[in-house]
Amino acid sequence: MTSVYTEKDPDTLGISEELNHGSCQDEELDFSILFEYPLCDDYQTSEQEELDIAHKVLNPSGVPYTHGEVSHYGPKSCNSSTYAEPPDGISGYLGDRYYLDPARQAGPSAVSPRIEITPSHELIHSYGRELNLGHPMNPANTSPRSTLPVPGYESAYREPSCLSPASSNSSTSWHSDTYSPYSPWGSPCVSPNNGQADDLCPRFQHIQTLTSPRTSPGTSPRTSVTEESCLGLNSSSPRPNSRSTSPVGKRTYDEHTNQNTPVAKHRSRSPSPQRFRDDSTPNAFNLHQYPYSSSLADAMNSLNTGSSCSIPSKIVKTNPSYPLYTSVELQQENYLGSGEQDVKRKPGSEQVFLVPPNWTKQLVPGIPFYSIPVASLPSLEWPVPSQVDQYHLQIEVQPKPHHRAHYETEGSRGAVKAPTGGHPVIQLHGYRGKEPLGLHIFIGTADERILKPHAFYQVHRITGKTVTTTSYEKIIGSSKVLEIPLEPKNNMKAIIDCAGILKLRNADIELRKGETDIGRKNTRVRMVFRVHIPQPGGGVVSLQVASTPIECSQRSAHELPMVEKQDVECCSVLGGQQMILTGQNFTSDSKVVFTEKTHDGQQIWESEASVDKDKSQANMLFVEVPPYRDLSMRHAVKVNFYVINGKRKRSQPQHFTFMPLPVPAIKTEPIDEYEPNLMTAKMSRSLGTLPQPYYHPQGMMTSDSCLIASMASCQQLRSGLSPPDSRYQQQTSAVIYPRSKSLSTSPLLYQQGSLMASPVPPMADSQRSVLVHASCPAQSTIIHQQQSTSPNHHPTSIIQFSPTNHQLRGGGLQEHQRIMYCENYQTSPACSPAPSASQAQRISPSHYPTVIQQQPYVQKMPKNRSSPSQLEEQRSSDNPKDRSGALRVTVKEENLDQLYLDDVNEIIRKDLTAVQGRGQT
DNA sequence: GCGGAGTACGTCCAATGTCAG
DNA sequence: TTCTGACATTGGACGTACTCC
Repeated sequence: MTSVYTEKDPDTLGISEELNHGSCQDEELDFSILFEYPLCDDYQTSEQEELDIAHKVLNPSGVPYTHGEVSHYGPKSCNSSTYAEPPDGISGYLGDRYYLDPARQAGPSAVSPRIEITPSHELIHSYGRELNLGHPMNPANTSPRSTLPVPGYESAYREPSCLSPASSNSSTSWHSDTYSPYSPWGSPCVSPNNGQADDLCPRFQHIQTLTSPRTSPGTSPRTSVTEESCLGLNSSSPRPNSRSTSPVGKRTYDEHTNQNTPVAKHRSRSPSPQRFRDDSTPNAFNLHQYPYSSSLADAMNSLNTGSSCSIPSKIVKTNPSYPLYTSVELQQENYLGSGEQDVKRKPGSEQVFLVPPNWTKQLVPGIPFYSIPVASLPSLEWPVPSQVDQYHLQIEVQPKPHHRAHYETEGSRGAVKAPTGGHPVIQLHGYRGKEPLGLHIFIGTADERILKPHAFYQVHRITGKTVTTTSYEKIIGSSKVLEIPLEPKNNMKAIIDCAGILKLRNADIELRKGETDIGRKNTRVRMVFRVHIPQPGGGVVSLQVASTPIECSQRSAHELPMVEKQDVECCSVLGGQQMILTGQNFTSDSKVVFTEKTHDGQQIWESEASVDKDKSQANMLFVEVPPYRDLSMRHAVKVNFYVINGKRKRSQPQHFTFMPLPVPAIKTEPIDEYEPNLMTAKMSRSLGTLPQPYYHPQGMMTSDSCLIASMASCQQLRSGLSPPDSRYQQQTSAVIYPRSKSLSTSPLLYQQGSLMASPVPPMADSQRSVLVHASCPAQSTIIHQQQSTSPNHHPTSIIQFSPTNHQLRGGGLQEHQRIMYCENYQTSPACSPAPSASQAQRISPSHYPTVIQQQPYVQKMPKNRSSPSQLEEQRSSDNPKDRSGALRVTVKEENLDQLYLDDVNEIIRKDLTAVQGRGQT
């Protein structure tokens, strides 16, 4: 396996950075080439020692991590969810290298549609001069990519298999509608069943008849070799030269119709390969059903062997100034051992590294910048703050609110742009290091729930001359992530001109098992940026910032009104306050309607605001907030409003909070045993700080934690220091990865720094968050732990949260790990009057929609705050057997998204199973 | 429950600009 | 230097599926 980058430089050799796990049908190929990873144990330099150690800590296996999922192929990693035994066909693990056993019976073919370009010896050595495109081992086969059957690695790729290969229109992806869930790229291109056309993915059945594939499908001819270039997938187009096509082999309408003759009247939409999370997806190809197909391989090779399917000269054309390093040279340069680097090996297994010229001075051995191993990265669903200590990740230039995403069947629609015509700009402040870092970009949701990777959109890498930013694709979890360097020489600023957005077909995604989101009208996304900063002490600080929402549909850019900003987010119940809405597509007929809905979705109030049409413009509305329906209400009420231009032309609902009139005296009322949890959590949610359903799978929620959280939220509200768009910022506990030499065996503490997002120092100081690594990141959860130094400090905070709890499902948690929660303390703009903490305690749970509690059946929450020791006692006495019979879920006010219900149920089921299992043993 | 109208989705078409040969 | 072909990008439109009334 080689891990190869695709260098954006159009003159560089095409490099797809993604993992290619075995990719050659040519049995003569030296498979060991493809799966080797060089060691880089001695790459530290004196000035980098600390940071290198940090990386080693995070990568204790010693296998140099690479982009994509390469780390999954290393020795047993700490991440059990991603760890994979060497795939069948990879006969052993030697040191840090897997190698393939050529003698082993090849399994299903084309588990990887990504067939890596392995330049020949001659090619490599003539780099920059003359290029010999012949295959090093089989001169007759000039295809640089072939397909290596590597069965049985599903465990490694179930999760990361889900990205749309198609999304890499530019250079790196393939595409299939029906593809193996075991293939990270979907495997459309090689039939698992003897290569018969009817065994091919419908979208690719045509490829067998093709003889003259295009040379550079859907990609810049200068950037890289794409799979289709050798397999001719794009030749299917009836207009083969008319326009760019997806590298995945676009279906044409005719093709589609023909291949669905029985239902020709309708377009049958085959499933997208993206983001499969479950191999049981009905659309998934089960490669296990199919023997290795030599015939198809032959067919593929026959395609490849055509002159047109040689390595396109464009692709191998290189920049003459591009340096070429042999292994010896790299060793001398201290670059050897780069697991991240584009490692090319000649048949003689001599390593050759292709190092972009602009990296040579910045290159940290093994990686072009500080790129944390995927296995060590926090889940994309985890909330991460934008600011920690002196570090602050900031969007200097926001993306345009509209960007028409492209489908797999389309060509790219370019990179997301800024309103001014440029591109979004991200900057990391406070970084004093000398080494470049990797900035991750992915497409996240833009709804009211917690930020997470969007199910229906993926980031799409843009390449070409116009792109100035080097980018690399990576897979984290099941989402595609672009990684671009943040370089000190650029003041840690990056222009995001390489990120487009790919739309996945709704039907395909909705068919996924476990997918509860619907795609229809779910067209808003956010660009999410993350950076992981290694610390001298061995930890890593992770920062994240999300852009303002981006509407990705076609029509909405011209028709739907869109609110981008509101200068006021709350006022008193009396209303009357002027609110300025900034956005697009406002008309003279635009109206602003405030609504309130019950937790079950019933609208109980609607009031049209007064719009000052004289002042209003196409991008600005001056609105007078109407009074709330109940002037006597005594707690903050969250309502929505939207701008409507006409029938069905309304904006996304925006939030607004009506605050109660000041109350002279606050009476403390008794609360029931668990109400504090409800109360505080709900209060927080009501204040916009806890947008997610609130549940606690481990049954250890305490009133204190919730109270503290709510108080923090209140103080945040009061502070009024948050930016207007703060609700789109994930301001959460910091995550720091401390040094540990035993990541794989012992818990790794992620200790939070100061809660920088919180503008309230005392609370921020007292709020400490600890992310505990059990044995692997996938099993990690985040703890918010109270470490108050105050004499009246609260006991250990135990609030648990997980958007989908994937991280919590990794098995039974240890007792000391059970108490985990990390909520994104979303800041809110200034509001007045804000409820005090005492007011907050009076908030009635009945006003807030969703709370799920899982708690010990017999162990009720104490009325009085427990000391940490008491809590510990409770925990220690809470033996598994007891818990097995005690686990209970209380669903309050059912308004849960089914996703969360499913998650909770799943957690409980697994918990019970685990507990029962322990009980039996 | 049914049907028509409107809307959303997914795909295709065409124009334009850039770049390499 | 100019021409040509290939491709990326972009806006628009069409056919079908879906939703709403």
